[in-house]
Amino acid sequence: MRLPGRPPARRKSTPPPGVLVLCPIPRSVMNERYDPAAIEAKWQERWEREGIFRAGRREGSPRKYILEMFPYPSGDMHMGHVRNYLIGDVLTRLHIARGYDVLHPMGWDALGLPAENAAIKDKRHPAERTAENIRRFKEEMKRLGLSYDWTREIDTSDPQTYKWSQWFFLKFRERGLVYRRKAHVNWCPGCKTAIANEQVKDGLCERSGDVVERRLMPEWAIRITKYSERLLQGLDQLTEWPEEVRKKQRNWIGKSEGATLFFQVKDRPERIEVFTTRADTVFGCTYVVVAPDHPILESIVPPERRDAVEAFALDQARKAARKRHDEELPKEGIDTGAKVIHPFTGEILPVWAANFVVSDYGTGAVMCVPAHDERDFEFAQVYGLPIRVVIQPAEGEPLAEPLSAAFTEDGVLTASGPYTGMRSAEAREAIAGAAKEGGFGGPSVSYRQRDWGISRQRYWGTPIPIVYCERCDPEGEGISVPYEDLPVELPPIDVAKVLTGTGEPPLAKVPEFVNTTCPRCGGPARREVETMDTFVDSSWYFARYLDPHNEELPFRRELADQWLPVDIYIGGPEHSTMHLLYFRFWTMVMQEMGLCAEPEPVRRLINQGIVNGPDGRKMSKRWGNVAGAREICEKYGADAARTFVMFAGPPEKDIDWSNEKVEGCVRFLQRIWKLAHQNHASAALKYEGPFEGRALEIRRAAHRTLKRVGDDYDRLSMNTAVARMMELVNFLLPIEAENDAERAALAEAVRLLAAMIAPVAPHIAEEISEAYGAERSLLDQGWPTPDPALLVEERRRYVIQVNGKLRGEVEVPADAGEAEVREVAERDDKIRPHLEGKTIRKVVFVPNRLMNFVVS
RNA sequence: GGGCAGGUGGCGGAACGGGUAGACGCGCCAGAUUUAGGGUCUGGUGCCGCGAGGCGUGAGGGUUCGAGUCCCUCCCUGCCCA
Repeated sequence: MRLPGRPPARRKSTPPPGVLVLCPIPRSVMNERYDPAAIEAKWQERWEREGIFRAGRREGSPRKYILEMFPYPSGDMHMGHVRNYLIGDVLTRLHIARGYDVLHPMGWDALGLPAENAAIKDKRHPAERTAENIRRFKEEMKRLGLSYDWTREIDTSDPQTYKWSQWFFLKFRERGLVYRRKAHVNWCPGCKTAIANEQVKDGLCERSGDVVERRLMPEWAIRITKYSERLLQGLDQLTEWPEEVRKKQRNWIGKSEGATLFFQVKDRPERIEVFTTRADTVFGCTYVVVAPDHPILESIVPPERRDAVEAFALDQARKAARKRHDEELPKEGIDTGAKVIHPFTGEILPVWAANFVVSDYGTGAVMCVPAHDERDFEFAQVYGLPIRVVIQPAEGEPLAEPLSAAFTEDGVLTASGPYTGMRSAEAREAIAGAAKEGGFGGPSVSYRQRDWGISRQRYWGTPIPIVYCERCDPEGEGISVPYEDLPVELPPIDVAKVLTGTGEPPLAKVPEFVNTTCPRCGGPARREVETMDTFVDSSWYFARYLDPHNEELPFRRELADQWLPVDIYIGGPEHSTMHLLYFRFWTMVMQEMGLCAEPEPVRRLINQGIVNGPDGRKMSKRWGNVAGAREICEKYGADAARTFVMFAGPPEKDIDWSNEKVEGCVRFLQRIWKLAHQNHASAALKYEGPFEGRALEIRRAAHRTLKRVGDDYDRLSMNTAVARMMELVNFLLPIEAENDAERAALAEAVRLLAAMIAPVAPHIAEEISEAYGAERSLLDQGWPTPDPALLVEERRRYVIQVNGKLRGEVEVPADAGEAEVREVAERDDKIRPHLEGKTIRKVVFVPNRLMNFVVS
């Protein structure tokens, strides 16, 4: 197809320099040709000049805060990135047109691993590349006509921004929410560093090829689990979040109610704490299993078993590190030689260490009831441990022994001492209660969610504001940097020397950074060399947009009261758990700190689907199927690209990019343009009515479309909204006006169409609106209201069925009742033959829709 | 293995409270435009059938005057978690 872009030769040439041109083109002339490149540049420039997207521009109007998850600015933006921003943009423009004062900001999640890895590769400082990428991203966003208030742009790699991540770190530490712990990491002995899961391939370090181990390393962690219950409870109030996301968060938090029981270690002071949801099966417990790296093993394993158990633990650590994410390890264990006393029966039970128990979930130890738990059963079979039935089905046959599989359902207790005969649910309470009374346990709740480890052994992140002083802090707990010394800035570095990708944390290699003075005693001290997880920055950035230049506080309370919570937040479903949980958690703490009133950050959440390449695979450089935003805008225009993305499917569904279909959208826009052009002479017409016949039909069609498009936008159905506008254009385009009524009706229809399409294709909409005499942007004209009188139909089509099969349709006056419809239907030539000679047993009448004759 | 989402023409998708299945677009076919191609315009386009008509929303069953939509059984695909 021939694409718009280059203006035809007949266009006016630029006047030679020095010649004064007075109003070369009268305003009322409308170019016959749709020229997206020219009008898009024109309107983007004008919106920017008028500051039309500034928040606070409409003092006194109701406010909306619309936000898209901010991006990591990678090299060039492709259409896969763009969908997220377009959904936000359409909603922003819609809300501005409807009279709201809208806050719609954008910023950069600029720190993090990808930038640092790129730096390691090409020896360029990450700050350089980041600045360049931001510039490109921003340019491309502007080229798409995105409606951001750029005066509020934030960049997490700017010390004035990450200063506030440090500020929060210290505030959280004061509240007891930040602590030092030991956690498992993937350790590469060759690189002498901890590496991320993605860098482990088949158990080997991606870089050095060494066998990766699991190691306990100290790190900074945030006590998010203190908020697990609130995060869970809060979900019930988030009624405008997708149910899918709420379910994922519930699973992630993983609350389970049960009991804690203590098993006294024989001949030792220690006891093993286990958590179980099946306290009713406790009499069937025949052994106890702890995680291979459970710290208690150090003291309770008898000396003669120590070497074997240690070897097993080391072996398991290797295997756990090697394990691919999706695979289940065969169950392996070892008898540690230690014994515990069953708290209810006094029996002596063996303690095993096994790989199906992990140390960072629950208490790192379980009581094993092979008769009633699948994993325990499997393990007992492999190692020949006894299996004891203590639950029988409540109805039907008792279990046949020996069991061929575990019976895991609830039932009635047997062989359970005083609890025999109780039902499972009842027994769980009784047994947990007895444990509490006896001082060896009690009812308890466990969460799957773990605390949040925020330490990264990386350069390109927010430095953790902590100093170590051997004199003041011999335990090495870390001394907080005083607030007035923030930000702790990343030092300039020699990239080639510091960012090697191997060895200790990069910052440890920068003596000017490490060596400092202790804020308490003034003596020599060392700085923390770890940096923060970037999820810290993205947990509070949304509030920084309110007050991005504030140097005293992250943001002012009065602004939070005005704008929070975010009304609409748009992003990919991949952030359902991590980011959105951290984000909610952070907001809860901010509320407790008095920074804001609301404990939840976001009222309505929208998940957008991904944009695949034309081949149906996720758009990515790796597949060579990317459609670059810049190229697409140049080739087809931003409005066509935007229209395609909106038209291709509902926001939450994945879509496939297709240049052919973008061309379809170009054609649609050209047809709108043609419609506007061919009726342009009517734009200045003054005609008040009456409207009859075809003129009335035109008005009806336009207003009906307006109504439906508005409704479609409201339910985020941009794809059908576009379809309705296409229908309207298809209807209007062939009409040649024959009188003033028709001319006026068509001019009105064009104006309404421009208003309707504006959120999706804003540039062409503004251009047409201006050509039709508007002196202000469509965004300031207000959203048009359909005339209710024009929505009422005079005649109504009824579908006529006989025995449920479609046999014809009839048209009757809109106020016709059942009798009238029946009379017309029975007389109808197509329907009569199906009724002749039959007995009508029943007539089903659905007002405004159909009539069904049931005949025999 | 568990959880979630989903299976509708050649394709993307419509059908909002059970009521004309396939809106709109892409593609394809035919015709027009003083006859290359492209563009544009007109018409057609679920399947079978010359036709009247019949059959059609992953498969099978059910409820109903009427089921893409509700219920049961099963199959398949995608995503997340283990």
